[in-house]
Amino acid sequence: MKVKYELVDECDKARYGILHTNHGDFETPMFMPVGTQATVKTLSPEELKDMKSAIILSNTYHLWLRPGEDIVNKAGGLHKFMNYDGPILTDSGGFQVFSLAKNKKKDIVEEGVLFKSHLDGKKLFLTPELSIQIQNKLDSDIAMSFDECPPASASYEYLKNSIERTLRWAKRGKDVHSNKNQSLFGIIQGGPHEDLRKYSAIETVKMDFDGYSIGGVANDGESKDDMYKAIDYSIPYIPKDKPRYLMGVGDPVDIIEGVIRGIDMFDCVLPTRLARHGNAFTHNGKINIKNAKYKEDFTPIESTCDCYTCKHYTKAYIRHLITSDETFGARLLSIHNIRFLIKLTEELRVAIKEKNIYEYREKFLQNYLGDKYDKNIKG
RNA sequence: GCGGAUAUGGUGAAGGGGUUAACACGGCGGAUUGUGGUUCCGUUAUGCUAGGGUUCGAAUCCCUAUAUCCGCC
Repeated sequence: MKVKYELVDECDKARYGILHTNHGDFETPMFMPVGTQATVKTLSPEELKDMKSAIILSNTYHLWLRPGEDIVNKAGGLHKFMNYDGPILTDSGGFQVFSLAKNKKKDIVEEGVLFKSHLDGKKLFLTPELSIQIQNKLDSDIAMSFDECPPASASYEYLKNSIERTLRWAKRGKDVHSNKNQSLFGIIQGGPHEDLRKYSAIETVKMDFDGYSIGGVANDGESKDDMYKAIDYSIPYIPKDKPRYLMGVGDPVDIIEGVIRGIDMFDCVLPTRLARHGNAFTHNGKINIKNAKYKEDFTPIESTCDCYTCKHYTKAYIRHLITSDETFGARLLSIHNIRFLIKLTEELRVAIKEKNIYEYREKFLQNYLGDKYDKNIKG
């Protein structure tokens, strides 16, 4: 069965809906924690469930190299392999071509991309067909098209050629996609340019994917303004009965801005990466638990938070774990940070249903940004 | 008691007369958006045990004191 999006309620452009999948239904907007190597770093599937995480993202490129898609397939697919029975989305590897080969030699040609393995330097050639075939074998619920993810610095001319190629790649991938239980999402590119996003969106939608994502907004150095433009210029051309996924976004402010603009799904490494580096989201902004001021702070990160970490542990203790390089510290912060974003989407859903999303945003941003809050931010 | 060695930041230390005292760890702060991340970036000794001297110039040379260490009575 392919995923099916059910639109339940709207508040201006923001949508509240349900996505039906083979591994359960979940409400949108939703945040997807990232489990690149078939694990959300430091967390067990049970813990993810406890924090109401409904769908996770894993990665084609990494699983292709290790352990290999055939091993995962023999294990009975990704769900069985990693003991996770909720929905899983796999990224196509398109982003890795960009991020792993950043500043390194890579050849993007019509056929695919030639680049080097981050494990042993071996030459690799990834094509749209191969990406889809790997994802078919991984047996994720949602596969992503293999796209080119150009850097923020890409010129208009470059982007124009790039989105044409990405469209051809999308078609090639779709043509070989054979897993009937797996959905396939198309990816809209085009940088911050209205005409390119419009063109990319219209042409991608023509191919009739099961869902659509907006890519190229969280690579390196894109401004928030460009991100919001990319969304605004793409959304009008995506059919309302299909899920919309903003790739790579997980800053709380961006999630709110994305939801207000009509996004249903987000994924980001931020909550887990920040955790490993000692940072925690709070309603008053991001904090660095390593700061000396928390040395004797025997209160939870947020007393109002319902996560396992905040119910049982103090900032002083977590600070001790992080400064001592104990992985339990990264675990506790990962639990809190992911729960923070999941809860944020829960609250956004309520705000959509209660038709007060703009009030919610204003209140959230005032607390979160504090002095930096700009009353001129517009939706 | 005699002889010798060594004294540089929170720590380990480089520098053996010439502009703002290397580097590492630690400390303090920051970054992080489809995870090559126990990562990356800033900052951290107005001073080289103390006092005196030589010199245009001393952490660097000389003297004295003090401390520590190693030998020998």
